[in-house]
Amino acid sequence: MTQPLSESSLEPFDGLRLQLDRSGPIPLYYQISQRLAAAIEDGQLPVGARIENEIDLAARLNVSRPTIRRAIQDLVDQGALVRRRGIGTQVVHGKVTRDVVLTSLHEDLEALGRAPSTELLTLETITAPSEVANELSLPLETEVVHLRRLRYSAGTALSVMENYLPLRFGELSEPELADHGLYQLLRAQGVTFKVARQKIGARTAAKDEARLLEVTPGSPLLTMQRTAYDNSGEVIEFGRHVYRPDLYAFDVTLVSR
Amino acid sequence: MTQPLSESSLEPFDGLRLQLDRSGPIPLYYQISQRLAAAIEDGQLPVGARIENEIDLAARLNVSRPTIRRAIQDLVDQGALVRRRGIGTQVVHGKVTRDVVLTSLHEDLEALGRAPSTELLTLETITAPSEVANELSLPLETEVVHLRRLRYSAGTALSVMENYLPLRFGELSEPELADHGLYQLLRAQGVTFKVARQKIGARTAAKDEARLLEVTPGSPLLTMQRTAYDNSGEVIEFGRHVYRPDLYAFDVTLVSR
DNA sequence: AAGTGGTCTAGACCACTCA
DNA sequence: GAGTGGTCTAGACCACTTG
Repeated sequence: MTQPLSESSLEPFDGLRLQLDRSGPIPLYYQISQRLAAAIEDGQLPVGARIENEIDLAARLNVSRPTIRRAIQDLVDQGALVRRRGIGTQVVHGKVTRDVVLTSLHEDLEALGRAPSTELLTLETITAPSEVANELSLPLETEVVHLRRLRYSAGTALSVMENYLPLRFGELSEPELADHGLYQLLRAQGVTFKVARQKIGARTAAKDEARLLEVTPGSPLLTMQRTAYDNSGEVIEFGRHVYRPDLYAFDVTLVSR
Repeated sequence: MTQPLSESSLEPFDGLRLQLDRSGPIPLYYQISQRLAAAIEDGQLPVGARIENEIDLAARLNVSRPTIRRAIQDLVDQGALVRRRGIGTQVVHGKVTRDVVLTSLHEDLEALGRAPSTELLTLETITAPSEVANELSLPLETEVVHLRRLRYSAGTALSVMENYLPLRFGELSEPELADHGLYQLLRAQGVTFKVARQKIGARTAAKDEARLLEVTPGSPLLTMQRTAYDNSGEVIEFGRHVYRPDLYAFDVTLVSR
């Protein structure tokens, strides 16, 4: 009995009685993976359940096998499914880690219904400090937009966020920044985020951080430093954020291939 | 001039004069992506360089286009390349984030040449605390292996690691644990890690942690909590680790699709 | 209009697992 | 031996970007 998952006499899932929209712009593989994800999340496909095999699934949905594979692969990459040759495809985890959409804190909180709000502490144009110029791949002495914000969740101060942007993204107004995440505003300007590199660490709170976050100086803070790139490889933003660790943590899903 | 990357009159890279091994077991797409990654990392393909288009590349290497696409996609997923329809494929970043191989701290340090060593503090079989049983998806009151280790890097204490495993993985000997990472030992037993969910946070050091890590009690620690699954969806391990934040941080690369 | 990546098809053969 | 996923082919048409 090395396969405890098969205890429950799981039969291949035959749901997915879906009609696909072949005329619209939404890729078939995406339509399929979305419905699979939904079935997993609402429990129709419990942990351990086996998915119908690729060939049959393809035949039943009238798509080719590569299309089905693409749909399944997306869920594998999100940590929801596991494939084993000779065995089949099973649900590993009931939660599908949503597309790592390069979410911002604002959007994360909004999704959780935590009523985010923002206080703008600083909005200025400065000469980039050398580390910042370096991270933004800009020449030394270049002017950049610098902003510092205090993010609240449900009325409690959660994070101090410091960001640096090339001037070309600098069309940010104060009222906008109070109501929307920085990433929302940039997307509205047509910026598309593609890649981000983050470094997550910890350190003690400086005096002003402690005051802003209502903790005692010297208490621990979670830190995140991020450089974000758009789809042409241009650097969009460099940020250094600190979080109250009792109110926030990073969830990361790793999948090996 | 919205494409500063094209300043350098970049011509499509025509390297990759490679002969593929079509007889061996290594997939063609993997051979191709490996060599592309190498070319990116040693600077033959600098940031901003454009890759030869998919069709030509396929013709030149005598493989089909889907095979080339698969190779390129792997590098896109690793944050090294960016594709744009109508434009082409460019290098965004000189570092290829190695397959998120579900690396362990031991392996990370080894790769950096930091001479990891481990002191085994505890190795015992206990009744799983309820949180642990829950994370391991085991019934309450189940026996599990519990270990607690102190990890050194280049002679300095870096991390206190506490792990819980189902008994079936319990064949761990003390001397082995001193010289190898836990993940190495489990792999040697035939365990293949597939998915892990981590939660990264921060908190203050407890008294014994402070003593072990040679920091003052109350100073900040970086924390990581992880549940790892194998390729059959079985839980392998649940761990709670703390790190000295002046010596360690987590690097995360996010890619949107 | 030409060039690029995005999607999709309808097959093929292989490697692995299990009964 | 039957069933499964893993790899690969040789095309097709489309959507988007640029000159």
